[in-house]
Amino acid sequence: MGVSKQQAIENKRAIVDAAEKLFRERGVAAVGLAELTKAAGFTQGGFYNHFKSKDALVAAVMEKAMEDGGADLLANIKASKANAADPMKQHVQWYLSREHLADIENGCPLTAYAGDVRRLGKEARQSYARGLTWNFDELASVMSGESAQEKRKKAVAVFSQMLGSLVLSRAVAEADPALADEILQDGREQLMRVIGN
Amino acid sequence: MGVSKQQAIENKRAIVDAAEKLFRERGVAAVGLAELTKAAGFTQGGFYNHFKSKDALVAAVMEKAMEDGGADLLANIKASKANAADPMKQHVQWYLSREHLADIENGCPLTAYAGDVRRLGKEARQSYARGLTWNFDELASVMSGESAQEKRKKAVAVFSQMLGSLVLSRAVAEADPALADEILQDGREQLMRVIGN
DNA sequence: TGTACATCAGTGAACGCGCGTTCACTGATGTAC
DNA sequence: TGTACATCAGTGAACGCGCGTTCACTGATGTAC
Repeated sequence: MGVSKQQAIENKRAIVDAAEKLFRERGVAAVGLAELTKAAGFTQGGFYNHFKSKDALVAAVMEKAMEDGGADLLANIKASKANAADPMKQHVQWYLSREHLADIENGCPLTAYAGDVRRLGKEARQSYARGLTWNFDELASVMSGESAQEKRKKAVAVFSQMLGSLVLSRAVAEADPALADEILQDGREQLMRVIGN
Repeated sequence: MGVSKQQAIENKRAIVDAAEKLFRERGVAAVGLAELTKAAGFTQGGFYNHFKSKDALVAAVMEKAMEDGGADLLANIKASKANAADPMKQHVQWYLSREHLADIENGCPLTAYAGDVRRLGKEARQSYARGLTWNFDELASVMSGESAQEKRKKAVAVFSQMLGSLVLSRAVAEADPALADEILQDGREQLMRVIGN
């Protein structure tokens, strides 16, 4: 209908933002383009002015999710350091909290997409792998340990448990809330022990 | 076409078996009834002689997956005990192996469905939660520890890490095989330390 | 600065396709006498 | 034991629906002169 270049850019971003929330909550396969473009404020046909296919959108969404997730992690660590707290312990306390459990839309994308990523397109899978590598590097840099290698190994194992506890807790959150709580709590306690001082 | 009662029962089982493999590999939403019934050896219309809906099939598949997974775990533990090995350590060695990583179809259903279960029907979600509870109980019973409570907490945290390591490793197995291996290995090493003697 | 026109984001209808589900029909199985 | 018939698993075509994608068209934006 005639729209400024500025508006077009904002519309494209609106599609990605809407897609990110819908994809995380309901799964990539379950969200159609009609619903998506409507959520972004316009009609289905316009989608292809911005992306050449749904798969291209999925790749863009994953790339953005990894960037945002990385920025969130950095901000989190910086805030912990300002408080003179152990950044790793602070991070775990937030990661395995009920708040994070309930906030799939804005929480850690590595956990949000962990189950889906195997079935997404190649570009999206590569973005995910790059995001995970970056996440391991960053956690290793704030992990206590005697050598770089030890820190790295600890970061990989610790993050695997963080993700596993959150995935499992979310998996049963509706059917068995008490179990979901127990998973978060036991995970936190064990991680505090492993991270040490 | 006229089929014996015995044959009908076998056909129903064939649907469930085919569904289990296809659901694990490609996701529940991505597998249609036409493909499913064809894999089981007959045509689409016959499906509704056995199940009242796709959702009812999903519930039956999850229930069976949990039963089979439980039986596999028991067999695993029994074999370890016969070898006078630590059952928990043996179990982890298998769980975080390349073989298990590659065998989603026959491997642990708790990991295979971890990402999908949130979006499945109520019955399937309840089966999953029950299966997880049983799994925790069983692992706690072979876990070393000073009290029942400590064993339980350890079992919950340890299994969360097992699942997390496997989910993450599978997530990047194609895009970054070296990273996938590292995740398995660091997970195993950390778990051996945590499980102790 | 004002006019003419090309660009292109967005519209809305249509495409072929596969989905879950329904249904009239078939015919061997299994039961009643 | 033999015959008549009810049962019901499986067939195959059809249903309405929503999917991803295409396309002719619109009209304000933004450029060229």
